[in-house]
Amino acid sequence: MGTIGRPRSQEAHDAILKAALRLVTKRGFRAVGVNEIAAAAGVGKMTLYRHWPNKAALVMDSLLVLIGSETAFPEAGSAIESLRQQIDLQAAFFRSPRGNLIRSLVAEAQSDLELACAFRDRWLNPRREGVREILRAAIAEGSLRRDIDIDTAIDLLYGSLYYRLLLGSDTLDEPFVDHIYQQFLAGHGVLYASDEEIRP
Amino acid sequence: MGTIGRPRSQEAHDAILKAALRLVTKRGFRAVGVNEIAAAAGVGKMTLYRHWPNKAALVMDSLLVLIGSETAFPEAGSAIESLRQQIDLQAAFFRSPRGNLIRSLVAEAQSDLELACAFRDRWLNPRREGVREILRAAIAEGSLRRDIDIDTAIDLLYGSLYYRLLLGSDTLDEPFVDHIYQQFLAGHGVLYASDEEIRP
Amino acid sequence: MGTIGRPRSQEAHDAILKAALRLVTKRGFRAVGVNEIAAAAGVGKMTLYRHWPNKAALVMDSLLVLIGSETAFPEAGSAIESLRQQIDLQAAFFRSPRGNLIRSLVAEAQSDLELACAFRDRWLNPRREGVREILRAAIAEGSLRRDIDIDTAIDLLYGSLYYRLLLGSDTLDEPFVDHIYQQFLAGHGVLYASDEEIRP
Amino acid sequence: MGTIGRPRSQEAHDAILKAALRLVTKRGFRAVGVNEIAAAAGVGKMTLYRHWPNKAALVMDSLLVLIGSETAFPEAGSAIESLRQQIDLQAAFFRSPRGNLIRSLVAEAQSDLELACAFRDRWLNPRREGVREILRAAIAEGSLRRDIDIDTAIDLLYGSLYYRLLLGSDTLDEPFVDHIYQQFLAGHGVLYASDEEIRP
DNA sequence: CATTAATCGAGACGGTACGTCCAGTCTTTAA
DNA sequence: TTAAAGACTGGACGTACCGTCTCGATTAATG
Repeated sequence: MGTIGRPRSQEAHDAILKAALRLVTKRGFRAVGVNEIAAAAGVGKMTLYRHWPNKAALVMDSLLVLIGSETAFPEAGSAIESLRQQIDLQAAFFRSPRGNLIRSLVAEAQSDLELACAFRDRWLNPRREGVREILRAAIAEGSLRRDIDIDTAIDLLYGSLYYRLLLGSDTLDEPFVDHIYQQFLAGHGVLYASDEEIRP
Repeated sequence: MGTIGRPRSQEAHDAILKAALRLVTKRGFRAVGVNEIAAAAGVGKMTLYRHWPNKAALVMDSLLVLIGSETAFPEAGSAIESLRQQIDLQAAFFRSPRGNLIRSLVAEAQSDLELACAFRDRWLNPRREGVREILRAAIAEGSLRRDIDIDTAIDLLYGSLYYRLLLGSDTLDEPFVDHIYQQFLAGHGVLYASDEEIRP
Repeated sequence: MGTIGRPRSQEAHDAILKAALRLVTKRGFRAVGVNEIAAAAGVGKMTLYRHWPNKAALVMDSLLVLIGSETAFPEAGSAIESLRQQIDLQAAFFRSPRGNLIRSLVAEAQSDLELACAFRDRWLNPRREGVREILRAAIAEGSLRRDIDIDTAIDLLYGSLYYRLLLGSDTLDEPFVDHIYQQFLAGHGVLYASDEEIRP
Repeated sequence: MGTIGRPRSQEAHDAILKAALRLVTKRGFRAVGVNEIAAAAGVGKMTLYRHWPNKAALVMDSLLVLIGSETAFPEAGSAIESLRQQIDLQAAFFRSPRGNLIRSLVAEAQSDLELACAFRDRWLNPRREGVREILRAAIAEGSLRRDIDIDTAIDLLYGSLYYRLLLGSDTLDEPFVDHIYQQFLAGHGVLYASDEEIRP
């Protein structure tokens, strides 16, 4: 056992991740070849395949390592406000070039079971867990009803974001996010009764 | 001008559609080759490409022609009940083998602009229009609030269905659908005020 | 049954053979890649592999088809003269750029059993058979002794040619051929007794 | 300058040579990788490349160092008898597993100029020199004609051996060697006149 | 005895060729 | 003219190997 032999090159690892991220973000998963990624990283193809078993795993990693923190959870005054900011952040992320990366990975995951599991375990679930805590806090602070099913609530919130990312007509804009948020509040908030007459 | 020469075979057309539907439904878009579809249909590849411009268009057509009517809109006593039945129907459709077809097409659409347009125009929008009418009727009959934004409402309802189809852990089950429906009602229904448990 | 489907393209076939012959002749078997051959022939790589199972088989064929006739057997006045001309012809062939091709194939055959068989069956043996007939005629006409073993005689004649081709110092020249011939005659000819210098 | 630092390991050197000889002899040059040789020798690949510049040089060395003496020249009563024994010895060597080694090296030398030179200078020429001396002695003792060209004679003798090694159908047997010898004697011996009537 | 510097085993690295695969197009003969 | 059969171009994929490079550990001769 132990660490015998030449260690893996962290520079090569990072260069590959960066090249993959840049190329796939710009042109899409299918349009970018492994040779191209290796060449852009200044790396032999075998090095790439020594670090990742296939293109999908590499791009998945490039998402996690390089931009995993871009969707970090903001700290706001109240939990319900944190929720709103988090949705905004997610929408902005989807609107950004990174959205292409997510689209590519979700698409590829449909025919790659391993990638599907990785995407769920390493991308979706951590973020869902973050949202789960926010929702629990929002309930605790009295902003949301106590009887809501948190996972289903998350599906309602984020499902529509993914839906528009994947199938929408390029309209993941601010007003849409606002609608989602307002209607979510209307459905789950404790103060919705006062909103009944917003459009008299 | 006239129709000289051997006429196109309607049987071939149908056989191709059926073979494509069957194979892609069972094994997925990427795992099925065009040769295989043509062979299964007892047809030459050129015949296939004379009827459709590419594999995606063929599979898209197989979805529309052969099972487009499986998600027809049911007639229930009330509009709000029709909505519920429609969601159920859609969920059952996604759970069925046909769900694989939808997943494949959504995935492929991420790297095929033409397919993306076709999927929206010919699959999504007709169904959204049907739901739109149901929602309008539900508003008219007093089941839903009058101030809701219908398109956003649809995104909330169906977005989470697609989200679970594409990324969920095989849990598009009845209770989930029920949750969606109940929470949608809570958010958009006119009767939510009667829920006496909102303040403990 | 019969000849259904698009027939193999003879033009592609020939273009590949010509490109392979030209490139391998000039630069050697190992130094030329399959991609390069295909590109030089203006052909997809799959076409190449549809016509031949691997690079070795292709180059073997290029030898046989394109230059198989370059070592045709000349007609001379006498059989013994034909033999001399045939050796000259073979040596000239080895000296020419074609010699590289032979060297490449013999080399490759050492680690490719299939190629080795093909080279023997399709290149060596036909030529040996031609020489065999010449030798028989030479015996019949009284130019060679009747007790010689023809196959061994061929090995003596041609073995040294191949030896110099493969391992010699670029000296497959005319005087060498002459030496081979003279010594062969000395060993196998009926007129050797007239050499009065054998005893000083 | 001094010899500071850890000295090279003679054991590693020998182990590599032995492993290379064994593996290449059994399976052929191309079929054996450098990694495999290093692993079989219980040695790092870098050690191997510190002792030899490339695989070919290593295998060449393994031939010379380990079995260079197997083709040593026997001492017989007469020079002509020594010649006969030497040919026998060479044929037996070619028939043995060592023949594969020679075949591999000759093959590789066709695309490796450096190896070709090394093989000629370090393997062929020393042995040719030995035979040259034997031939000179045979001439001196009156067993061979004095007008023969020694180098061409060697080509005739050994060329056919190499030819059968590389291209023959596994028939480097005793009778063949005998044929070579007899016909060589017939061509170059002083006593051939008495053989004219061997087949009346 | 401690220092020093080259070697050791192990294995990752860049580069390059191979042979497989598939989509969409083209070219035959038969109907 | 269309159909079935299947060959065609083009390009991506993942594997294999060579010869080089980089580790931490080892090992003699030097100081």
